[in-house]
Amino acid sequence: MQLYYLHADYQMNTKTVTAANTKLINTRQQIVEYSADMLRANGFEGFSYLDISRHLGITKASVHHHFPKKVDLGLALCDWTQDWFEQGLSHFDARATSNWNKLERYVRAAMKHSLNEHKLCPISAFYSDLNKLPDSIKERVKALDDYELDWVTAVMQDGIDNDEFAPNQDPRALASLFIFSCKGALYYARLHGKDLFHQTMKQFEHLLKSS
Amino acid sequence: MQLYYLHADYQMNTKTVTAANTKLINTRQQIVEYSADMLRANGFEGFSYLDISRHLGITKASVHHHFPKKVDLGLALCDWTQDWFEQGLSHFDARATSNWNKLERYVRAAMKHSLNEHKLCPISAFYSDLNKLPDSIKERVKALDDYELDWVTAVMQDGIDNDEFAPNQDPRALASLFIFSCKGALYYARLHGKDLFHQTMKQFEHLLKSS
DNA sequence: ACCAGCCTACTTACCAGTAGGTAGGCTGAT
DNA sequence: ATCAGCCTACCTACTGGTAAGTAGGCTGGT
Repeated sequence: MQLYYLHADYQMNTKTVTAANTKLINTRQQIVEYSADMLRANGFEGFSYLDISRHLGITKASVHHHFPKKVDLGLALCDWTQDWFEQGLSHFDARATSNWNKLERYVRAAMKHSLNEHKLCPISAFYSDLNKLPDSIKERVKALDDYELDWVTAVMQDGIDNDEFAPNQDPRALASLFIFSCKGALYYARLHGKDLFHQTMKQFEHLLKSS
Repeated sequence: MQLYYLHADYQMNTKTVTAANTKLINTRQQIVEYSADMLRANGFEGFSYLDISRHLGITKASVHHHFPKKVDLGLALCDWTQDWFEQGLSHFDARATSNWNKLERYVRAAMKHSLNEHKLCPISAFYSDLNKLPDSIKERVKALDDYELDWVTAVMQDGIDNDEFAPNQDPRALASLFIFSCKGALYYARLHGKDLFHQTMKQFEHLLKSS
């Protein structure tokens, strides 16, 4: 995968060459990082170049230097999200003891993310402003959805094949049911607390295993 | 329930008294109606007083006359949503032939709303800008959530009691699972089309009935 | 060793347009 | 005479975006 925000690979050079230079810790990366936080808190329309500039102590124009249009920043955030998912999911794959445990780890990560850090899943965050998003970002969001759905579908399929989950079910429909429930519960948790989240996931486990 | 946007009940009078007066068809109501459309398309932060004024052919200041602050409009939209749910759900209650049929009608209405009219559920719409919403609106949204969840919970409870749904399940967790799945699927349908929606709901039906 | 030329990173100073909101005045129906 | 309903005109703050310029590092030719 070609990372959009690394198309200018000089970044690597400056970082290694001027190792002693501590004052510049890669402004570009910091912009993406802060934007990712803001995205997950308020959506893509929910933060501005002014917000970023104030947070980093630079000017608005300087942010525009790194990301000329906001759509450029949006695409960089899609790359960031792709990375975030790849890292997370491969981590689950490597450590989980069963297919259900993979889903458990996914849920636990989502819960920590939502309830402790008060953030949304970055994909859901994009959905907040979907109608106002440029097409190029919509396409990327769709691809991110598919990436996530494919992973969960594979887990469901393997779980069914190994008699871990109830048989005769559509693994893709099961996967979407899981993801929707999970993300819906995350939304609700922001207003209603985590009790409903736990209940819902317990219920899903019951339905998935004992059919 | 005292309706916020009817606290000025003169509205009724102008409508009946000046029946011949066709030019003024209740501006206040029109503002709420258009705002409700915009809310369900882009969220509460996704439309402005300027949008409303342009759509109705009046000035921005004139909109402010009816709703001095945007939070006033927001609360009126909460009332509108409450009405919308009360009407819809009591309609389902009156006509449904079974508990599952109630859920079917709910899903069908949601689908029509989402796929034909390209709108979100108004509650979900508020969630898009949750962090930027004033507390007074957050409270109302929470109450709206509870109202909806209570209805679905009652349907689940009755379905379990009448052996329509699988026994030994937590009706409230079942209800939240249903609502989350439904709303999640609605979100996804905006980018991915309705196939996944149908699959997911079919899967839910299977899990609900044959456990 | 020098320096021109180019690069990144950042600045100040703008732009038009929009956000929510306000003050005060006109009009027409009761 | 009152007052809802609407207007013009205005405000401050902010939106994404641009133009022009500066400081300093890197590189290649002489």
